Amino acid sequence: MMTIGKLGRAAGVKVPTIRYYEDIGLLPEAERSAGNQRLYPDSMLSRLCFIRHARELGFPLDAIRDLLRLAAHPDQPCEAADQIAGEQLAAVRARIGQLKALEGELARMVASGAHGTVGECRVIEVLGNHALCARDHGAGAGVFA
Amino acid sequence: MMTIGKLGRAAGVKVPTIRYYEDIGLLPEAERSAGNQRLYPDSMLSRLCFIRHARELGFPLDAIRDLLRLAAHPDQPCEAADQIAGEQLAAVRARIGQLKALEGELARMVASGAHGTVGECRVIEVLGNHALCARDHGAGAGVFA
DNA sequence: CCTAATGTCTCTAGTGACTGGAGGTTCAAG
DNA sequence: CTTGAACCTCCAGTCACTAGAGACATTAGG
Repeated sequence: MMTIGKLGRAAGVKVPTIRYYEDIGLLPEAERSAGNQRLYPDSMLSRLCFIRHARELGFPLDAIRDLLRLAAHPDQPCEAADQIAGEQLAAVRARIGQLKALEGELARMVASGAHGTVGECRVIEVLGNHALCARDHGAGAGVFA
Repeated sequence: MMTIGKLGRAAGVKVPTIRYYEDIGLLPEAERSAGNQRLYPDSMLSRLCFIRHARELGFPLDAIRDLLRLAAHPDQPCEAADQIAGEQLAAVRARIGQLKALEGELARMVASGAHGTVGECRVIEVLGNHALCARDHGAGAGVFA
């Protein structure tokens, strides 16, 4: 049996975060010592590590909740786990795509190098450029020729 | 002068978001009609578009606040704007790097394909793998050989 | 056995950037 | 004049924590 601090250090998770996980039901309510301090069995370390890894991979807590439920039933088919991971992979790939587009735009902004004044500043200019304000007010607003 | 709904549609920003921007001081307090409804001059559209573009590029609102202040003084040197954009670019690149690592790990998890049961499921297995729980409890916990 | 330092407890509130709803008022069209 | 959309304020919720206040518990050293 270990205290919350030891558990946190072992798993690489901060103490308030563990209490938060208990609050939201991701970890079961811990046993308590005579002095009302939480005490965890070693098995909690695995569970918490599982959660940490999943968080590092960007899984939202709701998905982790599902994964934990699945992990508790090793005899059942694992399609659901595959699906969750697949969705996460798709989300990550989509985000990478978006960020690469942004990177390109930012790089162009910055690349123009040192200009004198804000008036000539490409950063400000690009951000203020109405032509980029594309999506919806091209139709009637008269901004587009 | 336009109402908040028109402004929102023109800029591609939802109405409550505009009110939120006013709350936090990113937009000035709007004039009001006789019936207490917000009225905006056309210049507000540029400002809001500026904000939207910057948000799409991932700038945090605080950075946008700074950029707006800068944009208001076209005669001053624009080093500050360049620096903000440079920081944002660095942040985006760092995030892309992280996400690519995650993508690799997720892809490997998912790639193993259809297994029968959760017991053999690579997704669950990888997440529960103590060896990945590397950072801090390799020292004394005995998990590492 | 006492003390000091550290660890833990609960509770509340804050973060960022919105989003949504309730319950009420105002406006424009027919 | 009535209907329905758009607007108003205020409050609460989202996600995943993080920080702080003020009090109790535990542990190591003297």
